[in-house]
Amino acid sequence: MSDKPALSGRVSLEDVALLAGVSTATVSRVLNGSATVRQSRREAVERACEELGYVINRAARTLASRRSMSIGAVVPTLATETFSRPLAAFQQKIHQSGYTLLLANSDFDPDTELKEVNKLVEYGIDALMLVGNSHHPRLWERIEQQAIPCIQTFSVDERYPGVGYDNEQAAGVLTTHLLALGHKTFGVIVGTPPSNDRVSDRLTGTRQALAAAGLNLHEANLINCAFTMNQARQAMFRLLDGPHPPTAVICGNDLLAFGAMRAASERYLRIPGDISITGFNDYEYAEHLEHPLTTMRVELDRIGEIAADYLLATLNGEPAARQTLLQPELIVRGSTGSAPRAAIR
Amino acid sequence: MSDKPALSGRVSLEDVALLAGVSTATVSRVLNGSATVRQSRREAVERACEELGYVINRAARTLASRRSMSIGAVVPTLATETFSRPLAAFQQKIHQSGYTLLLANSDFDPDTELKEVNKLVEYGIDALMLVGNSHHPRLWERIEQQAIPCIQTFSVDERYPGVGYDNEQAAGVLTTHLLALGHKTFGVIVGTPPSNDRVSDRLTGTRQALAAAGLNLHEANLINCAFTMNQARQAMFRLLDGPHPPTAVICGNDLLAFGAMRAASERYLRIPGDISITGFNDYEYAEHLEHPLTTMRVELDRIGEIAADYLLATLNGEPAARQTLLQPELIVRGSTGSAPRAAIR
DNA sequence: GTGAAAGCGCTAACAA
DNA sequence: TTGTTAGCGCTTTCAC
Repeated sequence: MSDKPALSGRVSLEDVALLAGVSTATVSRVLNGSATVRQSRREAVERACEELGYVINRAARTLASRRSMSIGAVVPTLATETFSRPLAAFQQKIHQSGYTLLLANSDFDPDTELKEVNKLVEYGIDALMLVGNSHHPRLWERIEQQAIPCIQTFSVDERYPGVGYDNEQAAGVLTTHLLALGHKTFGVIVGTPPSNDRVSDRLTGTRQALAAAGLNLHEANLINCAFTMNQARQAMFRLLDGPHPPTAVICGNDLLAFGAMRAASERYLRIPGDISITGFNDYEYAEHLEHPLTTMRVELDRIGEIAADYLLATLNGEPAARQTLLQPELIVRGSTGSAPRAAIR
Repeated sequence: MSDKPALSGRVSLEDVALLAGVSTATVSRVLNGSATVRQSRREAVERACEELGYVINRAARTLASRRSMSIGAVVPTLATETFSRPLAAFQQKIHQSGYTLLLANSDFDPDTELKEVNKLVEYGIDALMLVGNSHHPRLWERIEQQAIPCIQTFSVDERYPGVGYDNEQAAGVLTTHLLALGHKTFGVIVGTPPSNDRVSDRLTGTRQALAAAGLNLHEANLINCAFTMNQARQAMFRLLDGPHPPTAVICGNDLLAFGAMRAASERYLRIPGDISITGFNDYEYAEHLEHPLTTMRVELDRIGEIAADYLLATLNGEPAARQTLLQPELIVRGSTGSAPRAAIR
């Protein structure tokens, strides 16, 4: 009662074994739930753990067992629902299976992402979740070299396991909706950096739909900005003050759309009378805005859940769908309407 | 080139040492940046690491060094800016110092929180960030037993290190503002569970301010609901349909206030003519709502930064302020105004 | 069902 | 400066 434990607060499995009068192997068996331990000994071990306030040392366990029981995730940022929501769902799922989440941010930067993945690998993660399908060239190389189950989210990509939706098609649906309303001059506000695959895919989708209607997106009408309302507001002003003021503005997400709407209102433009605006994601507030937002509903939580399910199944050697394509749903609300007769302003 | 490494993708420090023609100790020194290695050898080691695609095994390092270079954080949920924003700031800070974040959710439940903290301790975290000051009775016991530097956030508490603000006072400021506008009947919508310290402190603050004005909060006018707009909307309806319809409603955060506003609008109540509504946090959208929201601005990012700074300093044996009290700022906007002459409805 | 003992891959004295 | 060596605390054969 007064030797090792008292010294450092570091009670080891050996201390438990001593107190319980069994070998360390037996303690380990109890801890891991092996059925092959006699009831009486099991109880003795449990009592000893309790009495000593024993906390297992996972580093030692990981080293010995070569499994860390942790799963890594690298997201661009936590500061937006877009990623924090699926992550929350992901976390909850893996948790139920006894795994811990190791989280890292890439800040939308492939180099940072690679660095973070490397660090996660150092920590011995058993599986990994990534966002998007455009990474540093050496990212997948490393993952495959280490044979770590991994899944991409948001964008899918035939080469690797993934869960997401077709950004190109989703943007097409939105654009077509606007086209059907008679709009001819479009503006697009996307989040920075425009290099990320989701943004570029959506742009492609919009451009294709436009081209199919014999239209095109003016160079000056594509603006990228940081993911904040105020930035979007500024972007909208640039659009309105530019050479081709649009009657329809497609925004990268609902937050950006919200900012764009504010700018339109400040210019006394009626929504949707003078200008139509669309968002993406269908955040909770989208339907509650002054001008309820037309947007694409994406099942953010499902993305996290499916990613977790895939990884967990793979870890257990069970089969799982390599690719899951979610279908975003067009939600038409009051922020879009027929194009005005004459060009605005 | 074809023995161990090829077998498993698991290159060890020993493999590197072999290839570089040095001892494992030297490799370790290079990896840890000890200055005591001759340039030529250092380079040889670096080349070998590169060539073999060596990834350090942190479990082994942690076991041997007794430091995991990771910091834990337990937040109620990631699904709201209130916690994801400070967490993002926290993460970034500790990262710059080479630490990794181990994240866990408590779902506002003390038991879950304790379980998560235990798990983090198992992972050997070097420090810990907590939210709030009301925890499971055995939580701090464990932390102190393991001698892990720890800081509480949001609420402060003289017993332990902390960074936050005085919730009681903040609620008092808001209530006083409303009182000054002539309001006499108040409603309060708080997030679930009402047992958490931030909620109860604020309630106390409101009640005290009310009492000082000779008023009190009707039992039926205190409603708690989940942190969603729709729940807040329902809560608002209950308030309006209750025995004491309020002319001023204090909401737990901006999201709840947004939902409450919607409900008021649906009942054709003018804001602030018929009813005043306040939020908390000053989320980015607060000023952009149809009725710009009167709220308390809280420096969410600062909370995370200060928490990280404290922990990092402590880890380095440097002095750091145990307690930091941030001062939320009352932001008066259009959602609050003079109380109507007659009671509404 | 249980224990002895050999590592897991690294760090940190301690020598040299 | 560098190498040798003894662990860190656990899991996991392999005997019994």
